[in-house]
Amino acid sequence: MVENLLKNHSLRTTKVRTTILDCFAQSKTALSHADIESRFEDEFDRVTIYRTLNSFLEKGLLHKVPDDSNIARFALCKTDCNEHQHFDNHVHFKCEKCSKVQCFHDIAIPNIPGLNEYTIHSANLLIQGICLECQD
Amino acid sequence: MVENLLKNHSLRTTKVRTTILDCFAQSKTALSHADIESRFEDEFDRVTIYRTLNSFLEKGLLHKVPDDSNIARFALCKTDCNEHQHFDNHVHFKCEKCSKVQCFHDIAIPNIPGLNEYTIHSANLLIQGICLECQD
DNA sequence: ATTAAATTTGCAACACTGTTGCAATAATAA
DNA sequence: TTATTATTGCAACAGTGTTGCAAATTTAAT
Repeated sequence: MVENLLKNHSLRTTKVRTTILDCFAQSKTALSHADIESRFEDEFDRVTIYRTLNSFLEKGLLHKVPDDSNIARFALCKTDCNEHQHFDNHVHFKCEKCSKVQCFHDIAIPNIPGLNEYTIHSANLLIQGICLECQD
Repeated sequence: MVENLLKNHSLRTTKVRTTILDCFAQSKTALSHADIESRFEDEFDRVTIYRTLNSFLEKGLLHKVPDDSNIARFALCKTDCNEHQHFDNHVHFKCEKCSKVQCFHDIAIPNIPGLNEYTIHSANLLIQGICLECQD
């Protein structure tokens, strides 16, 4: 339940936050600021939406989905991310037809040899192609 | 040699193009529009730089590096990419201290099980952490 | 329930990133 | 050398994201 999620991450419950968080909870794909704004533009200010997304990101409720477009897309964190650390090292799939991005939380990223000297904090695999709905 | 690269990808040789392509050939890390502009702002118009980067991308000289920031970064294609297809499915590493992004052309991405029904066109692995220069 | 403190919201304004149209210029082909 | 074609620079615009500040809400404390 959305309100508990907010409290557990030390965020006050407000209308914007419950609404937007609910939006993510119901969405199967990652959402951009523009996606949210288009649904609630007469309800919430765009700056407020930006700030809401940023605080969700900071507190570990959402993670940014890496992409080769230049717009930020967000998706719910599944594991227990918090304000100190994120654990979102899973596979993301972007459909080149419908442009939707989805998380595959259960597909882990295999270990990559050859980076022994580096300190690794996170790994994100972005796969692009055609999703199930868009297949011929 | 830079001029041949341009000709092989059916691009006319101009001063902007040879200069910027040379810039990429010498750089060990991915470069953004802002990186290029700051070096050549009194020499080339910013729109021209944008258009140059886009035509390099389209013709297969550069590829976009996926990232969770919202700015586009580019790096030289190593394999024979062309205007029809890109083959840049390699590992990218972004340092969280210096923010530099580098390509690991020789580290291939392992096959990912569980996406059998999907048509896959490309795969990009973004690893974040601390690079060699920035280690304590 | 009321009040006080602290956080959040909306508005205005701004900065940065990227694109388009068009006339002038430069590169290739004839 | 000239004609054709592509490229450049300028101006103007659209989209994305941030900051400062006063007003409104939320929470905690009486």
